[in-house]
Amino acid sequence: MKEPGTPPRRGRKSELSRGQILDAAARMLRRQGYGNTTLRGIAEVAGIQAGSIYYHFASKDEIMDAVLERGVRAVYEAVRDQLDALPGDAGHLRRIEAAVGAHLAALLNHGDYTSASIRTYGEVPQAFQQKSLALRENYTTLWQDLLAAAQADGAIRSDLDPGLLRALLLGSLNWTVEWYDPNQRPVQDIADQAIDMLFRGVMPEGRKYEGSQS
Amino acid sequence: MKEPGTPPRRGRKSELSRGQILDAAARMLRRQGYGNTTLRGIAEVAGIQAGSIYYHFASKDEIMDAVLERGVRAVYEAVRDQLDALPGDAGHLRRIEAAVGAHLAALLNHGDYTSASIRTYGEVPQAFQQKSLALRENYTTLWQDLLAAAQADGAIRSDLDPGLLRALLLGSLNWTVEWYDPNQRPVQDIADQAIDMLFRGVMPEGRKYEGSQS
DNA sequence: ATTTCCATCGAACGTTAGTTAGAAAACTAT
DNA sequence: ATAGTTTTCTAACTAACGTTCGATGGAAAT
Repeated sequence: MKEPGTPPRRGRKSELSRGQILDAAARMLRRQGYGNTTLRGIAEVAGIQAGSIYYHFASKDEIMDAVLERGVRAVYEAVRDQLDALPGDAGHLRRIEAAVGAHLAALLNHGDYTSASIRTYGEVPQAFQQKSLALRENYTTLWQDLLAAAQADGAIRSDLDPGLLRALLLGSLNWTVEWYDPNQRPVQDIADQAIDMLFRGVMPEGRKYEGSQS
Repeated sequence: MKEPGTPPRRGRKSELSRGQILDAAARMLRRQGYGNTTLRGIAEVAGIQAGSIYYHFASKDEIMDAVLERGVRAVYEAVRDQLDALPGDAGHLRRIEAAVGAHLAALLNHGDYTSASIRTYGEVPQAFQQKSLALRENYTTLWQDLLAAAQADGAIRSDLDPGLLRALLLGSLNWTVEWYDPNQRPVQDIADQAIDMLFRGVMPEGRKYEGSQS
């Protein structure tokens, strides 16, 4: 017997099984939510017995936690790396464009982890929402800084609330996990139109929106 | 004993309890998801015993189903009524504006039912996703027609995919249930800025977005 | 005051959940 | 081959789940 939590030091097979368990858990968590994801279900998908899971993880919550954290991390690091890879003289709009593209690509391509993380975060016990809370806040800050800097430089209208802008924009992107079908449309199409709408608005050139008369 | 499913014909108290059970279920469903919502939990919030629920409902799924349907219906009817109340000569942008406002208001004010419906729909057993499927499709069609008509009349740029536009816009609005805090900002503020961004884009007047150079 | 119906309670049933632990198997190294 | 280690299985436990049903209290009707 070995202490779960601490990964095995020499074994190979262990890493593999651990990965399969996580994959199965992410898949199940994405589709059925936290409460309907059972260890026996995970085990079946992973091709092992339920009891065997406890060789790799100490509890169900430890698995859920690992899936959630991996999901958030994937998105965060994808966006951060994409931004870091831009040339130093890249403009604000170019940077926002890159961030939107990276966020969306991570979400829709990186599979079950990100979707599970996004869809399930609000319904897991508060106790371990907090385990990935710091990472989530970092990510929020990244976007907040990105938008605030653009606004300070005049690339974004000064009458918009950047916090609200961020919430609406990320909501629009996050919601794609609910309807995106990889066979219907490439991810890049979605990113392109989202950016286009965000920057130019939906009205034709020359038309002017006068606001509500209600 | 009485047949559940068919509502009682004369009783008064029954209606009240039924409502309290639904309220408790909606509240619990919103916060904890489908699998973690238990009948004993619902009963406790409603102030009765778990077994008593079966006087009003035939099964847990019947409750969940009622909550979900009520949530979708509230949004659908709010938007439809708001549109019907507009003067016949109202322009396309005015109509879209009204729909956005009504959708958001129903979502954020109408409480636990709409939130539960939105957050939980993807994770309930497929068997009774289909019970509210028709209503959902009607609602999607309503928006699709609204946007397509605006585009046909030149109020929306012709190079945008209306289906994608709808998905991104509604995603942005739906996601508000994840972060909205009634103590922080009135709903109308959110609706106003969302519409403003949607129509005019985020760039200052006069600036022009040239697209990606990547 | 008695009857009748409505609404709830309280205790139980069978099932399934997460979890545990010792035996068994599979793999490594000698 | 053999011994030791790593990994999985099997079988069970307890708690909690949805659900059932006869008993019970309260309101309304006679």
